[in-house]
Amino acid sequence: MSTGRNEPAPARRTRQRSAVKDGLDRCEGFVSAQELHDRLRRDGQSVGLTTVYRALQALGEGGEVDSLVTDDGETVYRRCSPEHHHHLVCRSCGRTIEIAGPAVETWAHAVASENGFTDISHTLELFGQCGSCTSA
Amino acid sequence: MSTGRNEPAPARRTRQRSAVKDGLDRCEGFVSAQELHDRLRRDGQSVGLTTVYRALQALGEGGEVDSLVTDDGETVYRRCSPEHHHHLVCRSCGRTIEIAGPAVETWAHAVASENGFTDISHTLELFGQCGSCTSA
DNA sequence: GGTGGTTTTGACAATCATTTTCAACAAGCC
DNA sequence: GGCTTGTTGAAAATGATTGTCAAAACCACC
Ligand SMILES: [Zn+2]
Ligand SMILES: [Zn+2]
Ligand SMILES: [Zn+2]
Ligand SMILES: [Zn+2]
Repeated sequence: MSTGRNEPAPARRTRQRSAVKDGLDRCEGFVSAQELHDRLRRDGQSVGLTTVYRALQALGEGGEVDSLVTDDGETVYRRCSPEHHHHLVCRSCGRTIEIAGPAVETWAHAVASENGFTDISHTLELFGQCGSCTSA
Repeated sequence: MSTGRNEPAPARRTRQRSAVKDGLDRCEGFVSAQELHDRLRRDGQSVGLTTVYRALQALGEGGEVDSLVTDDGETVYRRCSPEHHHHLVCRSCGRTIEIAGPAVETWAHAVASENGFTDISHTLELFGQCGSCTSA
């Protein structure tokens, strides 16, 4: 309590946080906190599960990773570009493609305000079977 | 095992299943299994929580109700029209409006097949603040 | 290259929605 | 009325996520 102000929070650079970030970069599609934790373990990197959860959540809030909740209620994460976008995910192998849908964005806002809604946000994900998985 | 065939499963009519269905009809927006369970309790209808879960899940699979997973991993249900559609949900009061988006549907399929994906499905929900909640 | 005030970590316990279990029960049918 | 089989529900199990809190790591600043 040196200054009177509420300083936002420093955010330190630690081995664990880098490990999580790097580990996430090495993943193809979306991974859950637990999967990433296992992966780091196998790579020799030792990071506590609790820490992986915290790091992913922080990254998510900072907009550095995207997260989505799967049908069975698992939260999965992925390194993403900072601009607003959506995903096309393969149900079999998890391969993920980022997609932008300007048309959808304007449509969403139009529909919402037609109905008197403001402060709009939306979730949109596409699922399917990718080429490799179909031919295999 | 009287016939050699695999008969699909009769599906019986019970007090509990009707109570769940009716209770759901009386709800405005989306409700979770637990909320509905509480509501039934308060109305004097006694239905086990397990049964509420099972009934809702069955109704969902039968296409009689729509379900979606909220950001915090709760599955919520609502009586819905049978055709494919999406929702515009008020973050404050839960009021829900069904919306159809033919344009989005075609867009989704186009984008998916451009990327070699087949067997497409999608999730799309809009969230916002409804008129009453904004003025209140 | 020490010191002190913070932040961060992580093993473990706690939560909490959902599922499983399984013995008692009730629908539909003879 | 009895039988067969799907159904119920209280209690226990599951499993992802979060809370706890003492020990370890960071980061200026001497
Ligand atoms: Zn694939
Ligand atoms: Zn969008
Ligand atoms: Zn509202
Ligand atoms: Zn649609």
